[in-house]
Amino acid sequence: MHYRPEEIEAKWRKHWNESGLYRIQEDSSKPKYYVLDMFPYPSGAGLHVGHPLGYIASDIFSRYQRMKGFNVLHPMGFDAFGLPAEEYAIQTGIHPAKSTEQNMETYRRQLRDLGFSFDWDREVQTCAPEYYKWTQWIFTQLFDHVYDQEADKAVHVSNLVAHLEQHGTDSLPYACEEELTFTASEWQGYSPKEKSDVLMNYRLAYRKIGYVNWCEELGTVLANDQVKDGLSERGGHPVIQKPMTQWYLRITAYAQRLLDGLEDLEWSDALKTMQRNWIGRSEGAQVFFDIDGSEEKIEIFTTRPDTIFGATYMVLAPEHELVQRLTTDEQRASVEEYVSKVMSKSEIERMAEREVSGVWLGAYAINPMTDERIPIWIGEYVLKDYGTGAIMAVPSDDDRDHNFAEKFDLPIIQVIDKSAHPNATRSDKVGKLINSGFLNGLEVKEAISKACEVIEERQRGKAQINYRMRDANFSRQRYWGEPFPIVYDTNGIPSALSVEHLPVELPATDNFKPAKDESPLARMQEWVNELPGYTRETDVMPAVAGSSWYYLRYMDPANNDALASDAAIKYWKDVDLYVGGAEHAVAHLLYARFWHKFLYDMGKLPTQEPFKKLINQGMIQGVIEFIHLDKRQEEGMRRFVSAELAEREGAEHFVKIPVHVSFVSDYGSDQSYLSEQGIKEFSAWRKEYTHATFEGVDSSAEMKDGSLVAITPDFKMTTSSEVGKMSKRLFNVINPDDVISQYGTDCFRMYEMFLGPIEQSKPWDTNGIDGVYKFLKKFWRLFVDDHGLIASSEEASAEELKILHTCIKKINGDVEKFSFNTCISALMICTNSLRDLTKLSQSTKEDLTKLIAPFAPHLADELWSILGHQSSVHLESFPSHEESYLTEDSIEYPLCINGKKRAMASFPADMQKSDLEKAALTHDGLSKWLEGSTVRKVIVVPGRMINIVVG
RNA sequence: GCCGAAGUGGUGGAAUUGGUAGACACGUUGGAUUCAAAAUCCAAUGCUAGCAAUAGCGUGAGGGUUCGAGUCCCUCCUUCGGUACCA
Repeated sequence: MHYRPEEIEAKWRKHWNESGLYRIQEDSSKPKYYVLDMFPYPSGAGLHVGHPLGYIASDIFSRYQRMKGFNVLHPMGFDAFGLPAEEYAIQTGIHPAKSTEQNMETYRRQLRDLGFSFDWDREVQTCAPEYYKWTQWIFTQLFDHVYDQEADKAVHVSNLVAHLEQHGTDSLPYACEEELTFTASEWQGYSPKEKSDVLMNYRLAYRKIGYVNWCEELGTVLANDQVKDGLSERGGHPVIQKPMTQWYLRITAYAQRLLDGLEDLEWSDALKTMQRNWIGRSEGAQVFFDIDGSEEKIEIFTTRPDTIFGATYMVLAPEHELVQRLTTDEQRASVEEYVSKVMSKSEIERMAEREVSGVWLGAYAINPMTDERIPIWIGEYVLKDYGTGAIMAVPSDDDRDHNFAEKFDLPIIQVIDKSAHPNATRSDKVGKLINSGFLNGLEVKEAISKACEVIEERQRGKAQINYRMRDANFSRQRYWGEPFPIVYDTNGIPSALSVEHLPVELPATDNFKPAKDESPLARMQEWVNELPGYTRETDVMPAVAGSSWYYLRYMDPANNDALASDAAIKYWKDVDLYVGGAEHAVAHLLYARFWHKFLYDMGKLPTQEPFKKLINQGMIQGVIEFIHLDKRQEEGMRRFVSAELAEREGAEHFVKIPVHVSFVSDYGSDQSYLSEQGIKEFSAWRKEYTHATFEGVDSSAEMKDGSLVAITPDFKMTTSSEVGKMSKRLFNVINPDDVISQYGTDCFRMYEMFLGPIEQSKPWDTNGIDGVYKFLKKFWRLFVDDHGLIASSEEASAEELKILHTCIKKINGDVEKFSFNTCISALMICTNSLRDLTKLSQSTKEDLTKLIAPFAPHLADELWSILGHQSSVHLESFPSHEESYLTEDSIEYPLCINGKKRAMASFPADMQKSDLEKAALTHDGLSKWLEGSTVRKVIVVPGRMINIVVG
């Protein structure tokens, strides 16, 4: 009998499926354990080889925990709303619901083929109305709640209204966008619309103006991802930053709790640090600066109020609302030119810009401490959404301010004497204050609190805690997402729909193109005006909405009366182990924590944190191939050139367009290129480039209306290759199906684990998969030969037990550490050693089968049945090792001279330190190293090594 | 730019967390088996010098701490992830 994965794997999957082996119920007799995978976006390219890395790891752990006696919840579903399906619909006219359903079907099949122990009865899809009913419901609750900063929790908006009725804004404890001041009687006099606008300022889900990537040509908002070098990735049209009213979620109200909650989580320090830095708590001062000749004030936040005497100019973000009003006529032309230049850049480009740039508005502010007139500038290094969008610039103690002042010749006043700290850099918070009036002589720390005191005393501001994190833009002017459960009355007053009106289903359409200046839904007038007297919100929610709470839905996926029943939530509580990519480190993981805390505040959940333990799997990377499009030639004939030509003419003139790796010859190498066939495939694929020339170093081709009109012989246009994400958007997806059909699922699973630690990223490569396949065959042959099951010995030998239990010990330890690659090495070593023995006992064979069961589940169940069992090996308990089988009589010691190994010697395991020292000094192999030198010291680490220091 | 991570043979990686660097595999070379091939098995394999015993060098680069550094500290380089509308 040979090892035939294609036969046994299909058989066992069918069997598991029919017997419902992985179906799970709440069971109070067993401890619960919830293993969650980050669910996939069902892309059209199918599951790629990177997805399973985490899924295999979590499946191994789930199976292991089950065998350790836990009731394990291990579900899977789909993050099914998103941009790619919509883009695909725009290009092909195929409805996103249809393509998404097809893609999910493919994913389901592929996931089943991987032999995962998912309970498929619990599958969720974020695009299903039964699911997004509850996404919408959570949104209505966010809309109806405000954040009470004194109670430190979310409370119903009626509390705010009651407060305003009685006290106006006096000592109002609710988190808000803008500090408002009015009395109770003023509030009572407001119109319903005015009241609504005021409440909007406090709601956890609220509307305000935000900046979006606007592409006039395409008439739509683009994702950052779809913008390259200020041009749209599709078509290469200009993109600007445009203000638009958007829904936001007030995650900033939860900033401190999100920070504090990290303490007790079993997440990597790196991940916690990333979240802490993203939240970015800083203590400092809010300060108002007067403007010379104007009633307006500039509000700034600074962490260094001590340096205020050194503030010699101010910088506003170019999109700051005061810019228009403060600009003088002489400066207007250059200011406008600068603003429009900056608005064509993305935030990342602005932050990454090394060259210092800015323009003076012509206006002056007054330094509140020195009463000096200081010029007001705008500069791209100040971002609108960070802090207040304005800074006081202190060139003496801030690097970027310093560079700016040097470039524009602005005054620099030294305000801190750092002579006592010779190694301190410009921004270090050390030294004694100078040139700073009442602060002179104070240390920085004292000066900060003194400055805050005086600022407050003079009513120029106050001490303040600031967070770098911003509220989340929750609007998308798109089709394929959750509609908002919001309607507007004839006065434009928004209200949330109650749960009996949910879900608000996404209306059917066959036109997914953006409506000029509006969301695609705005075109569907019948739907918009469905409720008499009201119009519907036409934005949709972002993909992050559905993924912020899906882990709760798995607990009770079919519930139509609540997001999940109280009983299910009480039993499963939270996720014990969450496995997913590091690319979600801040966005998804912060939003989900935020929603979880909000639902906790509402009394819906018993825990404050959703994910107790988290492992980041590394990414299996792909090779991305780019071709170079000339930016200078935007109209008519597009011009593509080879990598060398782009380099020669200057890379800044070219946009790198990712191409499908299957079009590229010698893909992944330094010499990858598009051949004649390649450019034909390319232009058939990207219709917007059917009019184009393709230039290689000494060959060229021309395409008109998609057909080749001219080409030189041996055409070759080189592409540039990069290692990066495997993603449909980059057209470099490698699918696991082929690997599985060749080697089988068990082999694929083990190979992905064998590649290295799961948290490490590496490019996909099948070198070495043969080794794993050979191992499985060898393992199989420990049990079965040409005549069937090999006869077993009566009793296990001592050597057999030692080999087996060494492996059991290693695997138990390594699985707990999620070190699966070394588990597989241990199984290989164990198999190689056992092969040298003539006969194995039945109990050894059974233990081996259980050991490999989490890794190669099909193989294990086949061997288990060959060993004579009726039920599944996956219902057995995992073996634990017996220490007494492992004892050694002697230990091999390395003998070192000055830390270098010079000889080996075997000594009894129980030999004392002093005896080891003596034995080492008289060891034959060391005599030539000890001759003629004095022994200074001997270091003996029992069980480890012996080191002799000579001099 | 900022935040986080990773750099070890020809390749993927291992190293009890400061104690024998290169486990386990892939690849390569040689051999066995075979009419032949596949499959399987055995042996060698970090680099340099040497017939060999052996010696020197060696964990991205440079410096430091230590009896001893892949592991700890400092500076730098490269690659990857995130950077708020990919998911």
